Amino acid sequence: MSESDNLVRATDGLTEQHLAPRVRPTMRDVAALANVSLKTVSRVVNQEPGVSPDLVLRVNQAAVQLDYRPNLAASSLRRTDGRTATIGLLLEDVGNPFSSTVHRAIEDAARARGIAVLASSLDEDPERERQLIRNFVSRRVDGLVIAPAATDHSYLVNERRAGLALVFIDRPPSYLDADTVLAANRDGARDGVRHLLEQGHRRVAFLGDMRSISTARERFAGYQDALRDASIGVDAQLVRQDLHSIGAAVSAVTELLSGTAGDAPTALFASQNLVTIGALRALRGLGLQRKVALVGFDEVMLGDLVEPGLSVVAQDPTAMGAAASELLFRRMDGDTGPTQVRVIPTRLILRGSGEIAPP
Amino acid sequence: MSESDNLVRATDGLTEQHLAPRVRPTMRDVAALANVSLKTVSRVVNQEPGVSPDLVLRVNQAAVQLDYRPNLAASSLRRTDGRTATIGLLLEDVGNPFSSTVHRAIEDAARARGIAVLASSLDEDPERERQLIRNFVSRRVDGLVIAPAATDHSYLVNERRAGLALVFIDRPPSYLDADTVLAANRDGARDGVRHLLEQGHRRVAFLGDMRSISTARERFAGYQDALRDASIGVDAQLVRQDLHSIGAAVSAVTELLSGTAGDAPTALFASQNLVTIGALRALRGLGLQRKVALVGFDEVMLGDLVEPGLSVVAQDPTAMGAAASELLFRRMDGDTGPTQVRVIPTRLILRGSGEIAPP
DNA sequence: CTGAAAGCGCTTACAG
DNA sequence: CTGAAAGCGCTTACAG
Repeated sequence: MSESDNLVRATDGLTEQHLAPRVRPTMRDVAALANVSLKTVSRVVNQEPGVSPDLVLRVNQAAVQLDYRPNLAASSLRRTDGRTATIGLLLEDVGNPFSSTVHRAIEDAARARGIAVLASSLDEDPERERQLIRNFVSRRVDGLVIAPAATDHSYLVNERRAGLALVFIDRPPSYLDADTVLAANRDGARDGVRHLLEQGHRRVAFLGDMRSISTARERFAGYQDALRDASIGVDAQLVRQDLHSIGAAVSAVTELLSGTAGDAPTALFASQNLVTIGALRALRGLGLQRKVALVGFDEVMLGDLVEPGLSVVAQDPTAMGAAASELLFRRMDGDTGPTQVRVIPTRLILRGSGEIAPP
Repeated sequence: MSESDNLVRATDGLTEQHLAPRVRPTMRDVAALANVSLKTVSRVVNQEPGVSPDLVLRVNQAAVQLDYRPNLAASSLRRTDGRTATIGLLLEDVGNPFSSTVHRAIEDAARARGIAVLASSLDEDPERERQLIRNFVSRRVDGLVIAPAATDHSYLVNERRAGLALVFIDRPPSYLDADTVLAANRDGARDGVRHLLEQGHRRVAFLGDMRSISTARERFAGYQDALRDASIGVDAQLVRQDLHSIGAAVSAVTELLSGTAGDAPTALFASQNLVTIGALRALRGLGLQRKVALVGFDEVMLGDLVEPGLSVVAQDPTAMGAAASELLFRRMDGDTGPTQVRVIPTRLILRGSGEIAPP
């Protein structure tokens, strides 16, 4: 079957263009056809007990015959609890590997409960966070999982008082007490940098994301911890922050390694995915991938297949998503206990690039 | 700030635990506070023209004071068009790179129109497709973008007659005439295989996904096209299909290359992401990554950084998502013209692995 | 320019 | 076990 066959095929199946548009049948229509009251249809559709078997049968047959689809919005509007069986998910970018893995984990937990997931990307824009949450609240989602871009979440107090369940993921909330799931950013970064120091490195560069991002600050703190533990001072020349793209990382690394021999770092700690890839590219460009050590924070696909293999501090986005859903559903089930913070450990994976010794 | 600081901080902000739960204010409440009718509030909230400026002000002040959030479900229930400003997205797996890139492209187009996106993963399960669509229909989504798992979509005829906009992506619908966006699977695969043949290879293995998947069948057809164009017969020993995981691909490639010297392929065409990664791992394991040529279908992150670089037939998931949203919104805007099939070209990217000559 | 009444498709709270 | 009436939070279709 070629592409042009697809074209033919697409106009080949059942065509209903000539058929009149159909109005969706309501419970009234089903009731009329089954010759029962509206309330009886409601009972059958919601599988409430205590309807005689013959009426159940008649209603179900009528529903199938009319191809009836209950209107969830009408149902939740009238319902006392007002639940919509929908949650909202605010991620940095639904298209990036970390966010989309978190998304998938939450989806799996949600599906098990018949809950649908609205997902959106924030792109580090605090204003977008507020707008999207407003929109989700207008849709009356039962809960929200937020990887926040904003730095003040007090605007959510009223929403929670109105019954909205809230869980923060990847980054903590500010000026709001809410359940939170975090990676062990500081400890993980410290482990990664310590590992480089253990190889004998003294000049380890830190390549960081925007300092407005809490995880970037945490990871920098971990870098400082490791240096302090080894009684090494932080050399400002070796710290490059606010790198938010592959290109920015390539430039920073190229510049760092083009310095005077004695000033250049012998090892790099890349605090984020794209920065790690940029560092790899730069090392490759300079032909230094076997000379300069590199440890990255966060897993990168194919990291085991580059040469040398990429050593990383791996996060566990699946576990983070699972923990977030668990906390969220607990709140949605009515738990009013104290706020929980769950820290998901990272794992140092040694594959070669982090085990390069200093010259 | 360390993890334990986060812990402290999370219980440090405003706590509203002691405050009474709040009932959400309605338009009635806003009307009462502003001392106007319900209908006037509705006009102001929906920015209908012809309300005197002082009433607009009073209503807006009351809305802010009460922290009013319009209920979109109630609004769309009463509205004549019944629109929910929501679309549903059914992907193979929201967590995989291809799906999540498509997702992001659709989200961007949707956000520009104030439309929210419900996303779900099908995992190749036709039953899940039907259940999720039923659920989305109960939520009265305005449209659906479907990367289908099922092989019969006639069940959607009634939904479309009821006004649901439908677009298929990545794979065509069956027994249904609907707008569709596809990659140039067959042509792309033919180009990739032809490229290997041009390097002088005669024994090119095909590593395929499950034959139940239309893209896998298309890509196999492209493989056959290229061989036919070069007057080379298909050797069944070199065709390994139904590979759906990295592990399955590793096994298949290992087996293929462990055969008698004359029987083994000198080049591999991997028809899908995970299969490509499996092939890479197997070649690496056998130490053959510089001996056996490899072209993969679909882009792989870091493909430029392995050695040799990975040559691929790249799809354009962003363009596919953009095309799908365009077609979908056109239908949602009332277009009843003939069905369109858009084929998004692939691009052959040469980075080394596909340019290895036969021994 | 403003508002009172009816109704969207359901569930609730009753009554029988 | 079954059903008639009221009402969820809005917009529609009028009337003034």
